[in-house]
Amino acid sequence: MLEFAILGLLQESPMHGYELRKELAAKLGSIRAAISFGTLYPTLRRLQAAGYLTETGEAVPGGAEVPPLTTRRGRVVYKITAEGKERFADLIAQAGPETYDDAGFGVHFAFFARTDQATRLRILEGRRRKVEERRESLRDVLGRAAERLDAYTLELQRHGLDACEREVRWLEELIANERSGRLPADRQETEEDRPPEPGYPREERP
Amino acid sequence: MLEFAILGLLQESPMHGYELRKELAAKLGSIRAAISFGTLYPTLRRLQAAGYLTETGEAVPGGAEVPPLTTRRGRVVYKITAEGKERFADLIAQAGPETYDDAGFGVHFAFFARTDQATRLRILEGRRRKVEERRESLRDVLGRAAERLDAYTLELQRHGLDACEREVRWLEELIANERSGRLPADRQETEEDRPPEPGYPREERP
DNA sequence: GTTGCGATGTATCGGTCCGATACATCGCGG
DNA sequence: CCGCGATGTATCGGACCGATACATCGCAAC
Repeated sequence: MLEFAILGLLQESPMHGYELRKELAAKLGSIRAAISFGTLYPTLRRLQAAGYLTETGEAVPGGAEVPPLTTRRGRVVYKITAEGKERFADLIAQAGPETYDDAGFGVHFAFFARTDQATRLRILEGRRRKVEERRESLRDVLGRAAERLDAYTLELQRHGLDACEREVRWLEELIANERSGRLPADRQETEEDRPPEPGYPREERP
Repeated sequence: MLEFAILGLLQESPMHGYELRKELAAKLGSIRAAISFGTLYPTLRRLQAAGYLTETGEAVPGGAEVPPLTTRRGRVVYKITAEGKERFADLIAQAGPETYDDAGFGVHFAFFARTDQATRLRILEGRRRKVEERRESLRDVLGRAAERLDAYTLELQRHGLDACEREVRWLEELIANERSGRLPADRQETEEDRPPEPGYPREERP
């Protein structure tokens, strides 16, 4: 999941580790805590080893690049490669029901602006299904097993059930918007001409 | 966190692995998916090695115990020890702010019936503080950095903010109840020394 | 009966992610 | 020039998950 988030962010612009962490925290702040360094750096290495990222010298505002590599200063700037973009697209395409747990769905949703409408719908509906299942299971417990559980546990379940119902309603609104071609809320997607990524239409399982 | 949940459940009655998993799923279903076997069995071993659990023979409804150990049949029944109960109490006592993330708080809450009122208040207030912080940080992002983020990301943050506000209200209600000595909802219950109703009716097979 | 099969149950393995910790460098005030 | 907090990269052990393997039980079909 983290791999997906990093690849997604680096498509906006190259960044070094710390920056990546901050941007990620801003973008995903509503669904998870800031990513740990113990996760970040190993993941960056793994992605680089896989050819999805490359190290680059740091671009100074003046213009030219400073010498490549770590040597000059601690910071290492990562840039996404063509394979990386492809990998990102693949990860979306492969997204199946198991991806739609709280964290997985949230991360995908956060990058909806880089996803085509059909995929957005697929993910929203998959998530809705998952939340509905959870909701039913909670109703079940609250109905059938209520007297086996203590008051606090019941209260927790009720709160969870409430959150499920609310999320389903939210999702239905989003789905309706999506079908009618509207964006969430008011904002118009000026968002500087989203470059017509060559790799977009890639809705296929091999 | 899982260690805490297992120790908490085994105070109700001894259980074997599968059963533990099912009870845990029923009790914590509102906050997390069913626990994985890859987590459960190693954790049980760890707790046993630490002296918090012991293996026992399986108690058949007839009365006597079947021979101890794994030999007769696959199932291994675990029973909590005195050290285990002590450990459970320690884990509650040590609960600090870092424990109050979504999962940690939920698990603690689920075992409030085994906790004294002062601790319940401490945990509820700690959680409220944590959620308030998250809420402020989301408001911050939505206010200051709004134009840097795309419509979908903003929508996600709004939904997260909404959930925070709702949870804070929920927590305040619980805190008020706690202070006035009421239980959540209606149910009455006396804690300490096990509910008079004998543990859980162990689901049956002669 | 015995054979076959789905449900029950225990167990391991590789991988992801986290929390704590260490350490090097930069920017800046005294 | 020194010291010190911000910034930044990095490692390590541990918790937890998902997939998988395998053994046994209960039961029904033959």
